[in-house]
Amino acid sequence: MESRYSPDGVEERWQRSWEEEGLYAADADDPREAFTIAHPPPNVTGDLHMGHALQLSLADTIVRMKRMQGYNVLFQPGFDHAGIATHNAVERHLAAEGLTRWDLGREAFVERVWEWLREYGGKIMLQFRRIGASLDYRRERFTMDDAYVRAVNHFFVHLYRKGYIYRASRIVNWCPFHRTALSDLELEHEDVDDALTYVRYPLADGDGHVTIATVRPATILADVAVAVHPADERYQHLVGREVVVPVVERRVPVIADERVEIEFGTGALKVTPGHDPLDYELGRDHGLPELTVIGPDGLMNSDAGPLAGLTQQDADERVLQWLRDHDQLERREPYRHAVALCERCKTRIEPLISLQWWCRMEELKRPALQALRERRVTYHPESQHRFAFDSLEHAPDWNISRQIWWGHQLPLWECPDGHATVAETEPDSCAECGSRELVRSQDVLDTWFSSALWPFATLGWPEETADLRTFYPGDLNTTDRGIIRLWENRMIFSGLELMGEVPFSDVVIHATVNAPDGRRMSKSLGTGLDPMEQIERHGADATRYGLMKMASTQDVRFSAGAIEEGGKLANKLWNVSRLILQATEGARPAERPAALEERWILARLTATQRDVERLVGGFDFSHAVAELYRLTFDDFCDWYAEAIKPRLYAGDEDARATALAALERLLKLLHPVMPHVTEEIWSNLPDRQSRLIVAAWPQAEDRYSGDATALERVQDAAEMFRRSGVPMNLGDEERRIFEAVVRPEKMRANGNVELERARLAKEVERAERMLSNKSFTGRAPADVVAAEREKLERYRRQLDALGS
RNA sequence: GGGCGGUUAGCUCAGUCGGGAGAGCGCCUGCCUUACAAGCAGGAGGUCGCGUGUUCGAGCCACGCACCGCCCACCA
Repeated sequence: MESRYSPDGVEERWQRSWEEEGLYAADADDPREAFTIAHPPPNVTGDLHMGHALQLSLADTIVRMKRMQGYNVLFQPGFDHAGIATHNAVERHLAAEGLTRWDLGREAFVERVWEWLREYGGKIMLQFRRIGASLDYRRERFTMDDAYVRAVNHFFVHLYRKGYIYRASRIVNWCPFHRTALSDLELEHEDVDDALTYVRYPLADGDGHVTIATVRPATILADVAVAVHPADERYQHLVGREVVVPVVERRVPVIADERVEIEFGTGALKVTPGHDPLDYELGRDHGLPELTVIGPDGLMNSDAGPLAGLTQQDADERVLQWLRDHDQLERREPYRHAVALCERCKTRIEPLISLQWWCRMEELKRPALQALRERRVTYHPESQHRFAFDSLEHAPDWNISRQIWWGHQLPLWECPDGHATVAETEPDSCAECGSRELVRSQDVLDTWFSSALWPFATLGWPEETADLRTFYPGDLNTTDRGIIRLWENRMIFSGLELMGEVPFSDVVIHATVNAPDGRRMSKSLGTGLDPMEQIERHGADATRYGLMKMASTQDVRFSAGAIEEGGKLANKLWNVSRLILQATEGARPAERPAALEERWILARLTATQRDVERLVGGFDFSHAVAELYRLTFDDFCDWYAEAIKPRLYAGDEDARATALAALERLLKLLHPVMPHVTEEIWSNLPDRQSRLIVAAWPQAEDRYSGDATALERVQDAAEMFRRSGVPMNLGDEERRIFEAVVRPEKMRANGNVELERARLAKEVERAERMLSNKSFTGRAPADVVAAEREKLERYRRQLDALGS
């Protein structure tokens, strides 16, 4: 065995071996209690990023612990077709060739996507394996598998028949590049420098004017009213009268509505229902017409008269010129504000009125909210539970149709009269008029519509399968904050609607790992760090450890040091194993604690095991791995291993057997976090019954905790000795450990006795002062006062031990 | 504008119940000690973001402020 642990080769070897030996397998017929973890399926063309790496580390740690604890674990792998994300990637690829998707046509485009997937898809699952994630890879699913497509169609038909899916014309977020509607959740916002233009609208009766402010002069052509706040005294006299819209010279009413901000601009708002969400609502509530002057391509349309075909920028210029010519341009001022962009292509979103398919949320969210309220599903941490609840409560109806080409096509056919027939397979005739001329809807579904089914569609739903009976409902889902509204809440209401039960009881929202400088990790910002690089440099074990260690709060900075610490832990473990293995030739593991240090380490192993179980159970991975680090370095190596060395070399059979047994327990506790190095060491131990990955989790018996204090006395004595060179009085057994661990160190007294005496004297003085303070002894809780007395006694004892 | 998280050693972060300011890394000193120099032993280094309050006592509780990050939001 080398004196320095290198994960190279070791990790890949065990990963192959575990998978080939079928040790990741979940079995529907296994009688043991099931534990199911629904892991987010990555985008099929995606690469492993730091968020995935953290997510896998956390989930796999739980999975491995549960597996050792005897559960029938299902850790489900798979891919998401990632509708618009994949579509966008291919469309960009085409653009590089000077082509658009319309040049290819739908069929050829979709074939192109499949080619793309064959070339670039699926690679991320190799990276999942490389980090040691023990998913049951035989069960890989894809949201475009035939069976999955059937599940999606079944879901759609189900909702349609219940009346939850309907078609309506509304203002939507329109991406002019992709030429599709998007949901609010598919946008991002960016501050841009714009101009706010103040425009005079003359009153129709010639009696003056009203000035409005706008950032989009071109939309003036579609104005149908001017709105003011009913309480705005400046304009009350105008309400009910008419103004003339510039350029088109149309007479429109002045209306009053409380949604107008008095403070903004002039307090008067031009109302353009065709091109602005707020105006759309105002128009609808006031019965105003909806005019449209911008088309799906983002250009001015034929209703824009002489401006037809212009870009909005050019149209803005033409309108501004008209205003100047007519002396209706009051002023322009610089204005910085947020605009909505398509999160995929960064094109500015155009609010447009469009006929789309919607899913009613009212009935679906009610039981889901109830489940959250009753904690049948609990988000961790608590603050995320509140966020999830609030955002579901306020979720508007869901626009589920998209006009892109990659995705699940709606299971819906239309006849020439426009009747829609919804069916799981192609119908012969229109359900309403019997027409046989049916054309399938060209729309595809929002990609999250299929994601919502993941926890049960992967198990064979809507068939009644053994997998579903065994593994649904599941237990856990780990993910990041960004997709609570997109995915988590939708899985919950879909599971309740279709399966009658929530898909999992707990959702862990893990930390976001930012770049070392605190900015978001992002490829486009150049701040991204590749987790695979960390794995190559430090190993998967160290990377897993490091990610869990650093992820303690909502947002954390990437810390290379945390991963290096993991590497040190692996190396320390490797070396203490060498010590024990070299010194225990021929021995077999057995817990025969004959001496104080042995009872003590067994007590520490038990105590730490309980801590780790509690912390992992509460999803506090950062503190769990910190505990394991302390146990390994401080307790196991610095004290226990040092203390038993003389007895090991002297051939003490109890010490040897117990050392092997204690090492086994240590390896078991560390395996969920650092599976590879622990399995490698395990394979060198005598008498092993199975691979460590499926070895039984220790039964923690608290038999020796009483000995912990004796060892603590030794540790106190050691500290004093180090500070002052003067040992405390100890019993025989304690003295033996003291000699073994502390004596060999080349300590120098250095006259530190005086410094130590001064330190202790100060402590004694502080404690005496507190205890003589009546308001302390009188008002502080009795146990606090008692603890202070004990401290005082202890300091006095130590002072006595120093002599005078 | 709203919500959440954060601000503690040079860096990354712990700090449970209000009662001794901590770890890892980095730095300095001494050691290649038959498991480990990715090691061991020792050391320096802090106005706990700022202010007010509660308390015998505040890193911790309350209120206010500042700054950083993330998410949400229809001020055109």
